[in-house]
Amino acid sequence: MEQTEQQSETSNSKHGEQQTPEAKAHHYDASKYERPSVTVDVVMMSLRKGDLQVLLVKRRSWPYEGMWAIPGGFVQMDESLETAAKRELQEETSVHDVYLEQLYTFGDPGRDPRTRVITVVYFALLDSERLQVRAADDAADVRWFSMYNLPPLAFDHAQILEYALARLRGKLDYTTIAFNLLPEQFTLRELQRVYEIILHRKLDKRNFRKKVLSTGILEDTGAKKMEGTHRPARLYRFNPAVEAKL
Amino acid sequence: MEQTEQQSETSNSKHGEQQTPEAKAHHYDASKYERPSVTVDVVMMSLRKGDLQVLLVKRRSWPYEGMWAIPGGFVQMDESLETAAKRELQEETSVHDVYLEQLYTFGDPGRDPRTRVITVVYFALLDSERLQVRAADDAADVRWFSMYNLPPLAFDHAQILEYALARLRGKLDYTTIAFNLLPEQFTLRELQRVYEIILHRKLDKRNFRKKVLSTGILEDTGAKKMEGTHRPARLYRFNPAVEAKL
DNA sequence: TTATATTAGTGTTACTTTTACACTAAGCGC
DNA sequence: GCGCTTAGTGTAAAAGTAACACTAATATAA
Repeated sequence: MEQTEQQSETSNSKHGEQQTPEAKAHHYDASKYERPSVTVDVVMMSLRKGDLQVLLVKRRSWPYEGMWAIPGGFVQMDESLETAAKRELQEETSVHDVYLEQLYTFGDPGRDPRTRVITVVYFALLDSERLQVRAADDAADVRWFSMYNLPPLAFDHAQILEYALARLRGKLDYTTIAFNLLPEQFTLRELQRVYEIILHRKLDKRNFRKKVLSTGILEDTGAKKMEGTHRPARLYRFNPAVEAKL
Repeated sequence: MEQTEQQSETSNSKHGEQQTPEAKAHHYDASKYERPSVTVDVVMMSLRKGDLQVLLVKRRSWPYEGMWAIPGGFVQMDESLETAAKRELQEETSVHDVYLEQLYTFGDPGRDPRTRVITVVYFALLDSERLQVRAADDAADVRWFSMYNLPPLAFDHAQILEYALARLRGKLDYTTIAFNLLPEQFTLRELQRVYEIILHRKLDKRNFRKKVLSTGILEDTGAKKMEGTHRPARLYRFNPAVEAKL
């Protein structure tokens, strides 16, 4: 693959030079190689109704017509991958300033029967409170699904969601990623529920509180949350200054 | 960005349909959007001379002429990203069956002044013993460098290597990734050195041995390694069947 | 106003894991 | 057989994790 090698940004150009973008582009087009399409998909996850849910869109055309898929779109020439992901996010949910992380890049030939598509997948965590704004929740073609009860998915999207969940779980206990699923103020019980829902198992209340509080990452707001007919709970807020620890 | 959205493999196609690859391709070409170039770069790391080193190639043309860069090349239309990475690997080192993992995808516009390039970066770990075959070690345009003493690097490659090292370190203690840097048989001291070199700090000999052996992941070969004028060391081999633990 | 229902909030003990630390064993060369 | 060098081993203190049950504060209904 001499041709491709010399064109590489990282090539040591043993066999030729392209001194300008034009020269490069020309050489490239003259070769037999087409360029793959590059898309960015965004796995948007949120906690809704005590469940970890993901936003999916329904496909209306071939291939996989009628099946559900992770929302995404082409990367434009002048935007970064992350910017493209944010754009997708806004198109679907009209939120901004959310947690966004690059997950993985999927690019097997044949994963899309139409053409070669390389998809850079991001995942976003949305706090359920701010999310309420968006009305499209129950639209026929955009819906939230439980990560634990997914419909049949288009392309390799089942694999992608599986991977997203694994990444989220893996990061739970050595990062502060979980806070992104909660509103600014929350009770310890609510935080514990986030962990329980994502890890899919019960945690010990006392041990959980002890551990979280010992990191110093939570700040008591002084306020209390009163709901239902029982003792009110302290409201805490995440203290980013202490991020380093947990 | 309605156009891109409907073209997306994941689109819900609110505003139009493309029923075939051809229709899609046509629509796409008719749009104002070009496709970015997609390359795969491979960070090849190995332990050489008691140091963690990386293979770099010297650029002979604009941009970054004369600077060192991570080897890479274009992805071909019919090969997977991983296949492209393996191809790069073989071109530079003529080894195969090495540890290879996708690291991250870099795609900021402007990272390559020639054109929009999206680079999927892999990293490979090479066992120094098998590596000796390759002669090109001291060639003027392909060389090994210490990860702790890098030359000025082209593009955003300094950032990429920093990220690769962070990933390698992060995975050291909950995976068996380190074994990929050693030959099939090795002594506990050699394994400990791998950890020390990558973590860049001394480890306690007794605690290290205790921990590694307690996982059951090592198999005593019965053989011993005799070198120098001192007691010979037991040779172990990695037992993949027990992989699950460490 | 008192009883009841419901979730918030709190400590101690056993167990496991991690850390710190120093001497004997086996080979080689002289 | 002495000296040099690296291999190989155990124990105790400390830290972290896991298991477990009762009192506190509110709302509602009797």
